Amino acid sequence: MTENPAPAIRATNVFAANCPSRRVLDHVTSKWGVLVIVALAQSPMRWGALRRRIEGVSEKMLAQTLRTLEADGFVLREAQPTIPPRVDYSLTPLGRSLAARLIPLVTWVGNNADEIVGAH
Amino acid sequence: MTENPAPAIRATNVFAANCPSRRVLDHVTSKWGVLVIVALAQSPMRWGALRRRIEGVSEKMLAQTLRTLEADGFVLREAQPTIPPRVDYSLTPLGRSLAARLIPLVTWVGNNADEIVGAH
DNA sequence: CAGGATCCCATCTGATACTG
DNA sequence: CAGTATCAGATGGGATCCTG
Repeated sequence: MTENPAPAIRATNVFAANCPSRRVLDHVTSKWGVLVIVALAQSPMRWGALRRRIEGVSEKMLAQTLRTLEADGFVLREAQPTIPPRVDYSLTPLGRSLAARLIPLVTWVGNNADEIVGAH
Repeated sequence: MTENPAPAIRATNVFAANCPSRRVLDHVTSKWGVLVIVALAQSPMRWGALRRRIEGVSEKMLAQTLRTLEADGFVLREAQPTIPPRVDYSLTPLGRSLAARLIPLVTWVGNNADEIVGAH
């Protein structure tokens, strides 16, 4: 922290405590973040549709999650200035790239959850 | 829930609120769970090694995370009854299967974290 | 319809201290 | 060495009410 002469981006290490990738990983693997990304990967959606698709999410957490993912550049928010308001959410190219790594994981969990829970 | 004649494992849906896959997904994507799985995928490790490898994890959370992952059947815990005690952790076949889906995600985050954080 | 603001509880998290 | 126990603060998450 005292001396830092251009660290040359050493392929960020998630195991390092101070590494920014930790924060990104937390966003990406957050409880609702995963489901939002996967849902939007299947199809762009409006706020209400997302809320219905992701059962159990509160308005607060959906809003918060979407804001975080938008700030990270994963989600694109498009608000139409109409009455009533209409807001469409979709994945950015970065978000689609992420989704490609997330979907196999979610799929795997979906296929193996039964035996895992049953093992308890 | 009223009629359920052998539900034939309908590929559990993570979007359903009551689905057990939700719980598994939360374990798998938990803050420290991801790092533990990935760390053990690289090599089995003892408690102390894990603690040093995963910077920033407290003893409490490491213990708790390991217990959860062991209960889920992802991690194998082998305690040798020696003095001083020695405990080795490794992935089960199920854990390795999971790791195969987790590592691409973590790798991706590691490679893209810089531009994502930079975007803020 | 799509949120923002607020309150409140559960869980996470980090020190510290202690044990076999 | 490999944990467990406990406490206190921070954060996550949900319910409710309110607004453009």
